[in-house]
Amino acid sequence: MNLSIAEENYIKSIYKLEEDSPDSVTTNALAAELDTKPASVTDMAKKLKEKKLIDYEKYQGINLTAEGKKTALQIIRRHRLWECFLVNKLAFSWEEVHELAEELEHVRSEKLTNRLSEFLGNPTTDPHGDPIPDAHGKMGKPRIQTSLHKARAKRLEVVAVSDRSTALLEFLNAKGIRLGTQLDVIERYEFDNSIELKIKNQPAFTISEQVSKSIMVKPI
Amino acid sequence: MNLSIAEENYIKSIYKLEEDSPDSVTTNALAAELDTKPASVTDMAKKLKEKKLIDYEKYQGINLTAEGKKTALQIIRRHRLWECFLVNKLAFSWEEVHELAEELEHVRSEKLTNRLSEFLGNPTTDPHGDPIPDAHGKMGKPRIQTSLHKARAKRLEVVAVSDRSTALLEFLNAKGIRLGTQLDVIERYEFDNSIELKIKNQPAFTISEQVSKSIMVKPI
DNA sequence: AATAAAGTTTAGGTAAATCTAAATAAAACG
DNA sequence: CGTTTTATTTAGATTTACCTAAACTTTATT
Repeated sequence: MNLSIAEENYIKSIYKLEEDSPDSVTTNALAAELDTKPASVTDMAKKLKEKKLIDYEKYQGINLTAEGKKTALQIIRRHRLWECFLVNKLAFSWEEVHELAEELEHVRSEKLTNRLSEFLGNPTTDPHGDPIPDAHGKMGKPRIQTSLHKARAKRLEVVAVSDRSTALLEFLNAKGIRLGTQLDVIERYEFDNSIELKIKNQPAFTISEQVSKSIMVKPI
Repeated sequence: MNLSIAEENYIKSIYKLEEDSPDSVTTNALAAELDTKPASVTDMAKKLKEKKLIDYEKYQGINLTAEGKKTALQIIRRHRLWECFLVNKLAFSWEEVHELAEELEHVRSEKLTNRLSEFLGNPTTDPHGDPIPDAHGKMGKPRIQTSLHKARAKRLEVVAVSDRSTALLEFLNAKGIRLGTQLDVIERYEFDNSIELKIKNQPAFTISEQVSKSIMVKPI
């Protein structure tokens, strides 16, 4: 199937929202995710339904079909492989690669994708810790992980960051938070859900609820 | 300046046509090059003139401005670097990379381009032998070798054969065409782009367009 | 259950890049 | 030099992906 870049971006976003909660994806949520207007989402939903990539009935939300999921996984595979390339081969830091991969992922060539994967040593996770689907669309389950916002353990290890906005990633970098960083939770403030953290050999600092929701951790 | 992919492709094609002959580029020639209609070219010419990337007066043809040339060289740089990457790192053969590079070239990031160049060892020519502009838009002399299909000189020397199919190589062998062979072009037939050739002390013979595209030559 | 609020869709419109057909200008020719 | 041919431009449509404003559904709240 020949998809436009816009269509691919919709598929990818629907996949992402379905992953977070397996209910139907709402028009509003998708509009927010894609930074567009609900009316535009409705337009595109009709088109993607026509192409049998989503199930959609008006007012009933959106879900990917099997075909749609397959498509999404191909896009995600390309995206994450390019992120690996940029970080491992071109020495980009993990917070700058998302936007570039966002463009590179739309070059649709299976041969290119598979050769790139091979060149990188068929990696199974990207620089943010997310699993990379293989050539058949098989993807390792995301690790047992919660957001720092929900975690209750005192000592944690950072395993992924779910938000790819450059601003956030730069902030985390400045604080010394990256994959594998070990964090100690000093205090949780009820009134605004902010969290005071400490990294070994560094002064403690506080992060907002919003940031804590984007940091995925596992207990150690 | 922020250009659409369509605009970039126009700029690149104008550059190419100007390179071949330094006169103004005609609407028709550009339409043929871009596989589009003359009317579309006229529309785009107005837009690119507005952006000061070309000089254009109606019925007078098109030429790149200094700014337009700079833009073209950036695009060509990206294209040729990606071709190097595909051939040298991903083991593509040189005849399959053009279309992929055509897509990759539109990812506009100076940082990516320069890092890619560095990663490849700052190559100065691409896998076809064409020079790669440096980060400042400086480019070495255009290569002397082309396919026999494109060459315009009458007397040529064979420098490479790009197709490895046994059938073709047997055919060339039978005709006495090998590396270093000197060819005289007797006639070019417009209707099917076939070419009549002569090798010293042998009877003349004709080759198809397809074959002529696989024979790389340089003028002597 | 009635009404308010929130969410979604429709209707109608815009901008980019294309097209066809018709009009006009430039070039080539007798 | 006028006429025909070729090249180019204009006019008007089309498609894709958006948008706003208004209408309509669904859900939440009294």
